[in-house]
Amino acid sequence: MFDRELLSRPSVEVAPLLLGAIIRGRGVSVRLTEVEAYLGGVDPGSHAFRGETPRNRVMFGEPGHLYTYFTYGMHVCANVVCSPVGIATAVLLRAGEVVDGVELARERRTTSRTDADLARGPARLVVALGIELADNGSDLESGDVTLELAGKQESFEQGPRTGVSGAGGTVDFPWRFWIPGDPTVSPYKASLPKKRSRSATL
DNA sequence: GTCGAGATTATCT
DNA sequence: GATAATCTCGACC
Repeated sequence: MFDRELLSRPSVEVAPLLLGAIIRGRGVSVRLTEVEAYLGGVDPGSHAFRGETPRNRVMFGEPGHLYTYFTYGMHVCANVVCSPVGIATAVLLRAGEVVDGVELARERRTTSRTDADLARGPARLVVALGIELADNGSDLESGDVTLELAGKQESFEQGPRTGVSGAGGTVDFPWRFWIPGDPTVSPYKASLPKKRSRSATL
């Protein structure tokens, strides 16, 4: 099932709906267990916050497309573009469970020692699926990478985002969603703000 | 299990 | 030139 109307809603509404959805890409299928919403314009942590640039152009485009970008010089992350044309919101795919093509995923992610690690993390998930920077702008309905929405809403939890460095304060938009109890969800969700004050008895 | 630091390059100011 | 929606490895508990 693919519903572009559904995806044209703001990413904060779409994000939880993507939990449990299946992403199929180049021989490997992943069931999403963790996602994160970004709203250009009002979200300092979003690439689109300061307006349209060649890189984030796709986010301003049609919903239901794939937005990939390079980060930290060696990693690629993938997002599902949401909201109508002209409004830049997207959902970052943070983690998932490989449900098909496990062997191929293992070959791609040789550093993973357990299957739960194959797609635990944005860049890892991308590698497992065989997604590349060249897939930027690809349609998730007819492209090499496709999205299969879950039939029903999974139960989920939501909390603060992690890893977003910019935006003094990262604004506390609790736009991170995950399926509770799933082993493929990033473990660092419990991480505290910055330094864990060992005398954290406060 | 957790914490800390380094690697490495496209993109933007 | 500075920044970054991260990952991996090493040390410690």
